[in-house]
Amino acid sequence: MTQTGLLQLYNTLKREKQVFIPQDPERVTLYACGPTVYNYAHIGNARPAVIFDLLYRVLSSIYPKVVYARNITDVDDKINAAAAEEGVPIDVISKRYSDAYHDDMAALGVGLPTVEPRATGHIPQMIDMIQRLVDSGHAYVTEGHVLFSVESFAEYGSLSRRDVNEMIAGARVEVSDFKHHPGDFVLWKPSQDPLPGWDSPWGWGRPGWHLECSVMSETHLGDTIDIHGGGQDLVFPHHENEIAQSVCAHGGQTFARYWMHNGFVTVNKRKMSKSLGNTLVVHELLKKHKGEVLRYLLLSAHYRQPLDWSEEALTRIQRTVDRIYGVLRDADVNYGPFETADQVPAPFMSALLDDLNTPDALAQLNSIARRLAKAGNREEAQLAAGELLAAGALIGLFQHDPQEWLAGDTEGLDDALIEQLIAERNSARVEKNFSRADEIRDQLQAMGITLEDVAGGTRWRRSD
RNA sequence: GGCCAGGUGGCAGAGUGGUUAUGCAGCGGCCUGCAAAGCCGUCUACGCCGGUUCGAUUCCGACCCUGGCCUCCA
Repeated sequence: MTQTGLLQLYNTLKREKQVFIPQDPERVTLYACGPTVYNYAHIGNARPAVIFDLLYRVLSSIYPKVVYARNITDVDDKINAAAAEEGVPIDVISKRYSDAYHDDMAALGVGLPTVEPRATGHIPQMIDMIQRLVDSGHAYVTEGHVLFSVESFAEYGSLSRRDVNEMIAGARVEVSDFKHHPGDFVLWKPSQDPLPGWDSPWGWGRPGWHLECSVMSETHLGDTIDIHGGGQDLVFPHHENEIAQSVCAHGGQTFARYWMHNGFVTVNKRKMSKSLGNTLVVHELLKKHKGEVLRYLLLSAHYRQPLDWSEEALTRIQRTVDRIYGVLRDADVNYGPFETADQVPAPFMSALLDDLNTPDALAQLNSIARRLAKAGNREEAQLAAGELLAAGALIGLFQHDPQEWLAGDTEGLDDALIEQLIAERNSARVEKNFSRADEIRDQLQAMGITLEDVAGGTRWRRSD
């Protein structure tokens, strides 16, 4: 409870920013739709993970207890397909990619949620919710399927602001004969032999995707939760369906009080998609770029805006992050070491409290860095550095050792040789043999090493 | 067709009814043997047309354009 300002969030339900008031300040609940683990996470999957990780951090700095649930969908037709293709059991696929997801997210500074439920661990609860929906007339059984009846829920479509009947007129929905209404969706479907399945009152089968989130949310967070988040494309039908299931299963109670949706990551202004072949996998990006740079880039645009990904953007952010670490390093050499401040600087916090305005927050952070660079004495430096580190700790940036960060990946470099060449060059400089000195500098540059002559001597770093 | 975002300076990207966003790049200067890094200074803005207003990039209306959702999708 360190903060006085009010948190404002844009609520998709109302299409406006609202002051966030938890139903119980002693236990704030947040649910974000996690990955379906059939492949490596792409950068578009990473965005909501980073955004809601940040929201969790901000909430946790305000409220004593925040329960954050981020599920893992480990039963899904895409997983089945991947398993069939490789000829391995389903859990080999889901284990491999959920492990990879954890590694990738950790590299992006995304911590584990409070609870990370898996769909396969909640089959009895799913069956129970379906039964309740059937019993209350919101779902019906037909040909081994259990379907949710959208006509049984008057508010259906309110989140996405759609009229089911008008939508269906578009005829893009695959209409199955056994559906009472074309908009009805599957809660339970039958499984045949190679596919995963469980016993149920409706036969051997598996759950529909939308149901999982309703059930896991109910199990771990309760009937009514504070905030539910996810990507914009989940608004319809996924979240709309979640609302229908949960509200109807809970006798009309509100499901989520605030709905938050992040914009897409685009590549060359186009949405990432398999068909366009422009999917950028985090696992691959991390081979060339540091996770912190990816995180900074993901936070550099407001979460509701589209974020265009490019090599140019990556280079730009890399320089920005390097510069700030450089400021920290220089200040450290001159006035350090520094203590992290107890309080997050007010302008920075205000920016985050304003619907997670991360571009503004990062602008504040940059301003603090400039103040640090200009600090003329230890007090000023400690003040600025303390704020910078505190702000960084909250947003998940600048917690590395500056020296180590700037040294970069020293793998494959011969430190001794570099030091020897630097010594040689400095001798040449003392002798005013500048052509020889420049020759050595060029030689190092060719090795990817950039030299900086500073007061204390010559230091080096990896070239950009 | 229905619904929803958005068009800001070279680029990225916030924000605001009248006063510096911030970063990257550029330009000039300081520093340096020269660079690099850093610091100081500095040029490019608010899609188009109307309206409201003393004053609009910022509010209202029309228009043009871009992107997304409506089907698995972060």
